[in-house]
Amino acid sequence: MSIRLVIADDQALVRGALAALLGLEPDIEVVAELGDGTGVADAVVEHSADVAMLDVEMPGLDGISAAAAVRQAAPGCRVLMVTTFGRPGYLKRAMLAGASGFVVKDTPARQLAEAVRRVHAGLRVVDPGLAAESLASGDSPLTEREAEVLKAASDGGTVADIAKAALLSEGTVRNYLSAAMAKTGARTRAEAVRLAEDNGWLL
Amino acid sequence: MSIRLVIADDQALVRGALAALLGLEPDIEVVAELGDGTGVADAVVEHSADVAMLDVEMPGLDGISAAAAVRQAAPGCRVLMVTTFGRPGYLKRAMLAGASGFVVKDTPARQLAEAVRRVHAGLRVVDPGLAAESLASGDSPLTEREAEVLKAASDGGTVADIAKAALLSEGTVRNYLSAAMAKTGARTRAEAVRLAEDNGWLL
DNA sequence: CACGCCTGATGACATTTGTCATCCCCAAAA
DNA sequence: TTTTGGGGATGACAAATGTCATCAGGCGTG
Repeated sequence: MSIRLVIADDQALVRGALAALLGLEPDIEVVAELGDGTGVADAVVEHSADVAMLDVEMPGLDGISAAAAVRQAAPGCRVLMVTTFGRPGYLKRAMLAGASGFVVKDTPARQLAEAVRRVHAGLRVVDPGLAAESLASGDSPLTEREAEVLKAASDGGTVADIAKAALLSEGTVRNYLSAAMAKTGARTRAEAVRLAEDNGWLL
Repeated sequence: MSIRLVIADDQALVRGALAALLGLEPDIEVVAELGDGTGVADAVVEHSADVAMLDVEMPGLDGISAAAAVRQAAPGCRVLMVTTFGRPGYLKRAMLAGASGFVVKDTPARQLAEAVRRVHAGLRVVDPGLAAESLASGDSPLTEREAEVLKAASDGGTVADIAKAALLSEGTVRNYLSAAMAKTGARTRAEAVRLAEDNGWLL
């Protein structure tokens, strides 16, 4: 009996190509393709899928949240995350959300089918390099609000904009930004944003 | 006789998947897969390819430069750009570099093979939505130095850092940044960076 | 309970940015 | 040839940003 697979990726070209690639495998059957995370859990239930392959970066519901939704709706379905960016923070978050595997998009293509089989067999599949990075960079040093403020700052607005968006005093915003900069070792707000983004501490 | 295709994309998963997808077409033969732009022109010559499919964002030599290299080394080989981000500025730059087509990665998969055939036939293939955006946003309002300084500012350094990187006076850097902000309509340096990046005015 | 830590805020202060006027040199266009 | 526009720079000034001390309430933990 073949592995029933659901694929969710916002880039149609990539999604279709992955489906084509994996559809070639005799023991894998692609039963659904989605362009965002909102319908993934439903699709998994409807097609009684064995494995869900999810991109982390998606419009609507992001991959991490989608993974949690799948686990809740169909505990028997394994989740394999596939991501463009090897943000160390994403890995831990995905695992906490119940994912069984985490691979980046520049792993060799032929390993992908194998990864699907492994998660289906109940094993965990984690990109080794990324795992090392994840351990090295450790958890986010930022508190919830610090991350929230930094995220609000990530589109380049002024302190006033951020304060309005976060419903905080301007002074408080500057304090949080200052704390975030100190913790990340950045000398500039923009640098702090970049560092936090690269580490997957925002979202 | 089948179309001889070279694929270059830095994400191995995507690259392999695209190769698998296009390899299924009876009239297309994938003769080479590359992970960066540096060897593309050589590969095209070596395999006497008819079409080169290039990602814009690649380590080493970027897709635009690679396109120019291909056109120079093998004028008979058409270039089809495939990009993740629909930056309007990229389109024009790619066309100027000699590309025959430009599609974004969230176009339906089945249109891809058709796009390959069209550029092979000498036609131009351009994502319609992106073409409209490109016309709407127009050319970059930034001068060469302004763009250069803005790019140097894009990793969040201080004015002193940028000045050092660009071999300019700090005052001059501030002038250029000010000009860039005025031209882009941004109220912050970071906002100007974001706008310019989104429009493909940097690189 | 006292301690530490997060949230939230205020005010003062030094530094950095952003703005503007003004200057020079040079090249291309009118 | 005069004008226009970019490259490069200086100095002055206003506004924004980053830093720090300090305060207060709340929440969990030893």
